[in-house]
Amino acid sequence: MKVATFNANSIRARTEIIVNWLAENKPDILCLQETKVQDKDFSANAFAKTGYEFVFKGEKSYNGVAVFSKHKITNVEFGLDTPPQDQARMITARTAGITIVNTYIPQGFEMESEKYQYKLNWLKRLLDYFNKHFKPTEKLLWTGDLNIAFEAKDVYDPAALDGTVCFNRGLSQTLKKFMEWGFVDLFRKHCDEPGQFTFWDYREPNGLKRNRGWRLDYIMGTEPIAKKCTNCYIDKKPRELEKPSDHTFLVAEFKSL
DNA sequence: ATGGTGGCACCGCCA
Repeated sequence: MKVATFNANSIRARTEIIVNWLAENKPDILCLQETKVQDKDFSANAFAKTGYEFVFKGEKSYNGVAVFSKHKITNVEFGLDTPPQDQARMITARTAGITIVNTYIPQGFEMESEKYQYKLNWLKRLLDYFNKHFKPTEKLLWTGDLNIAFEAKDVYDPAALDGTVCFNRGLSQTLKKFMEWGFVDLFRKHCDEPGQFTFWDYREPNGLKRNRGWRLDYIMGTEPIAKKCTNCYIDKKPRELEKPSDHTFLVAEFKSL
């Protein structure tokens, strides 16, 4: 069993990358964020040929999420339910015997902005959502672009970047509450190294070459899932393609889920 | 270097 997550930064611009990646890597589940299209413009025809089932929810220009699975997808819901909002940022679904919650968390813009307050509130409501609908004893995966670097080793220059919207003490404490609830950061379960990133800002000159990155993408699993996780790794290949992305694929492997 | 990159939409917004 293999699960992957990828911030596509436009599904139309990266349909080919994703189709090829599915064919080469054959994950059971692939979660996407930032598809950036209305549902009528989703590359459904190209993806239908992959043999994967998929569900998606988007809007014009911004956000947009999708879940692909080799297995039947049921119990699909979009967005936060308290109140119903941001359908294009979150998909909850059952597939392959587990529940998956795929999120694209708001980025936050600037610390003093309304948008950052919205991000914090969104995370608070997401934790409420987990509390209301699930138990940490269930097989539950939380994946996606969380727009959070959890600790110093998750950013290229912790001193310089401390206090920014994706890396600051309060935000880390917020993510810690999800871990206290019962989520295990599957990448960190398998790799302790600093400098392991999933995102390199386009605006940073030679960001990938200089490894000026951030670890913003996660696969989080409850204990019953985490104990079956055999590996979790970052696939940097999409950055080396003709049309690279600013994010890359994060992959988790499991035995007998 | 008062910039730089990238995607989408439209002539600016978001990352």
